[in-house]
Amino acid sequence: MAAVGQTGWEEHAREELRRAGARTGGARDAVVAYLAAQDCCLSAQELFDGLRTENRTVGIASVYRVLEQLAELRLVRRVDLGHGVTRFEPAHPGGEHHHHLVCGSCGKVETFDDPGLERALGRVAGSYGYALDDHDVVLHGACSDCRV
Amino acid sequence: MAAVGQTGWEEHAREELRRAGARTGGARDAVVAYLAAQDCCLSAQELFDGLRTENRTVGIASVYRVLEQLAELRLVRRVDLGHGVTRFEPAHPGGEHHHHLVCGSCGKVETFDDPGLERALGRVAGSYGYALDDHDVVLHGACSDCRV
DNA sequence: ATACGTGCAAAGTATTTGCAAACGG
DNA sequence: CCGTTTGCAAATACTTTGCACGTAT
Repeated sequence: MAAVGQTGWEEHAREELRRAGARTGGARDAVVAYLAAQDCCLSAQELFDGLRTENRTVGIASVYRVLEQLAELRLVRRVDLGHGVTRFEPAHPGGEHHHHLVCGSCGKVETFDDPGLERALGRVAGSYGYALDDHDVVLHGACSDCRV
Repeated sequence: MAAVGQTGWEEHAREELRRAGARTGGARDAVVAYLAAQDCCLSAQELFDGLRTENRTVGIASVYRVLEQLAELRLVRRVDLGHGVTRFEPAHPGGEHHHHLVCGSCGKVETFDDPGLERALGRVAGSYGYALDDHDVVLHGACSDCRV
């Protein structure tokens, strides 16, 4: 759960970018490196601030541009936890992914994954004839600390 | 599935508004009436346009204010299908609710509900010690018509 | 050399807020 | 009457775009 953000996402991402014909540039490098160190989603603004804290100043526009490009290559997933801010997280090659639990009191975000849930989703998609592409599940509630 | 948006939501909503001490005003009436006729989520802008089409012109600010108030009273649910636009739909008293399937090609939105899915969500929330409050599930994929 | 990448500032959306006038009880 | 509701316009928040310049290949 710590600063390491799973095996080789960074290398994988750089490889895919190369294959897509992208050049290496400072802003993209910085964004990819910063994302690689995350294990949960963050907003463009958070990424921007985080880079700035590390003295890697990158224009906010470039942050958005890089995120957009990564999303297109399916190297990041967009996550929407409400409140009108799009968040982004590294997408791992194998398709493993997690979902989010958001505490309405303290704002804490936790992640989970649950095979039973995935099966239920697959079943629903199938019964409606959908070829499932992606799915978002966000649970809102009060976490154990906030339940009084 | 047609224009009737389930039993008595409109009356229920008006009743709850009264209980909350709200007065009756043209804008709120219009928004409540319009929402009552929906069975799936719509954006504030769509609501605004829809009212305008019926010659019930209401300021966009009032639309947002009423939706905010209704959301606070849990008479509407906020639904986020991505693309940075919040959508709203009537929330039925019993707690019955549905989720959304969005086709990425044609943009069609369908609704579904699945007891197995709800069970899985409840189980997850429980195992993390969360008192579940609300949850959003959005499946993105290609609908049967768009799968070629 | 040439096309891609980047930063800045300006433009766009979606949503919220301040305020004075209209209105309900 | 008095406090709520409303519409307008201005403000805000997030995201995208235009453009001139830098840089990798």
